[in-house]
Amino acid sequence: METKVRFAPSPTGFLHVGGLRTALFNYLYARKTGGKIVLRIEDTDQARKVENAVENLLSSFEKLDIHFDEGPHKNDGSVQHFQSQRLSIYKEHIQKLIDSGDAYPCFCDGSRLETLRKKLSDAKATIKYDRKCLNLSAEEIQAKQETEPFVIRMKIPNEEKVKFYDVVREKVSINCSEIDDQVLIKSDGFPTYHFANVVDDHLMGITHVMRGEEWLPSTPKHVLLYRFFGWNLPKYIHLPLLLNPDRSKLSKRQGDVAVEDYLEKGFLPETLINFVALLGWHPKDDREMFSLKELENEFSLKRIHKSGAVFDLEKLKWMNSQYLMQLPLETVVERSIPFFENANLDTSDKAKLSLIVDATRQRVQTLAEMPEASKMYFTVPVISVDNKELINAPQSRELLQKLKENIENSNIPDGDGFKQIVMNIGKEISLSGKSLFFPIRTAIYGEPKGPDLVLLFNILGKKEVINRLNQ
RNA sequence: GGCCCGUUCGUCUAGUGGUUAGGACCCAGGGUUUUCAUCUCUGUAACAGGAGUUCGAUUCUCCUACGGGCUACCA
Repeated sequence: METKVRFAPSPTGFLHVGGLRTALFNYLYARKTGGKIVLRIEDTDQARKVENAVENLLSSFEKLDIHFDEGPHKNDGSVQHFQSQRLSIYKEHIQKLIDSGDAYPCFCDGSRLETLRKKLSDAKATIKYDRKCLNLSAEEIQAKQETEPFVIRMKIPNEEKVKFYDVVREKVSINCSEIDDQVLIKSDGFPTYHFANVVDDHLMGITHVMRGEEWLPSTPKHVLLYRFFGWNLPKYIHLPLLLNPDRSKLSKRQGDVAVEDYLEKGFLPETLINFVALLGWHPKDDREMFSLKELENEFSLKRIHKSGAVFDLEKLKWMNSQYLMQLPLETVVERSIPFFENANLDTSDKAKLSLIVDATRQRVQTLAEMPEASKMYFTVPVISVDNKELINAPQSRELLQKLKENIENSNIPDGDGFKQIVMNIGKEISLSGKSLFFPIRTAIYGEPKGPDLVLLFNILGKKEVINRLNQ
């Protein structure tokens, strides 16, 4: 049977890196097995809806080059991928459960439930609904339904242990006595996650449910729903959580969580994919650098871990610096342009820009650091007091003066020629090493330490080098 | 509180009933380089604890501790 997986976010903002990891694993598994991946929007909470969330989500995936086979972006009209558009389907299905006695209406209001929870909590008991509305007569239900708001709850069997198999965690079981009569349909008529999720996964033919570990405790409810309907269970794969440095669930409080944030900070899409793939999964060997295509080949469910993984910014930076150096220069140039423009640096001279990016990419860890690290190629650098002392030393003044005259009077083709002149002058006035190179680099680059003189000359050109030697 | 899940260097992780427990990031030191960066080499650093099974457990079982998740008409 063809595998079919899904990524089912609720549209409450931007794509979260945890969401990216879940989406990526689903995507990789679909590609690996030649199956399909569906994007489904779980917008059943009217209160949490965020404008443009779906557009933002799709745009992030576009940038990361992750594509869904089915979803709201390519809808032929046969299936609706927004849960808010599937209300009639849920209505039809909840009726089946009511008819079979596996679900029942409940009229208890929020304050009663709150009091109940408080009472149970004080008694140190499992917090769950007391089934006050379970045994209402047909007449009572009829009458109440006309005047009072109500929800539909699922009726959890009394004495039973629900067992299921998780690909990562193997056997998991829980006693029904611990499970609450979950609300399936809210009083506004919308389904809860648990109900819509199960109905849709079945109707859409989902074979593998891969999601975050936070869903593990509610999986027995889902298993029970499948049984009530007489449907086959999908395979469950609960992914380990992504964690903050303090090992709590990755959250906004402790740093950036949105994929967009990382992109804006100058991390490359390739880095994000590669990095996140290695959180909770590991290949057979020690290899760490993987393109998306390579991951598609390499991925396997068997190598997913059980325990949570801390999102380590240091390693992310390292990996980004690797991609900065490994990716084709044109790609890095193209991706860096917005960052230069943002810093008001002129990007019109593409040949020069290319040289600059090439010289800078191995000195920075993110695209965002690039303008700062290369602004001296655009404008005459500001030289610090200490460095001024260095170039104003008599020895340095003589050196720089000679150098200027030499360049002005010769036809230097490129940086190699420039360096040759530097070496010759060095010989002439008996300067070498730091005392030769530091003043020159400081004069034209602003700092004694930095890129090779050949590179500097090639980027700046003869005219600008003379200009800077003058100052 | 209850339930569920987890636990190998600080972090990401490999691994096995017998290994000097391997790699990567970070950190430290060396080399390369005119310098910085890159690159490269070396080093520091881990099987949570206790029982049991076994000739032998980091590896299997149980218990404890610790950590996390869930405990909504949120997902």
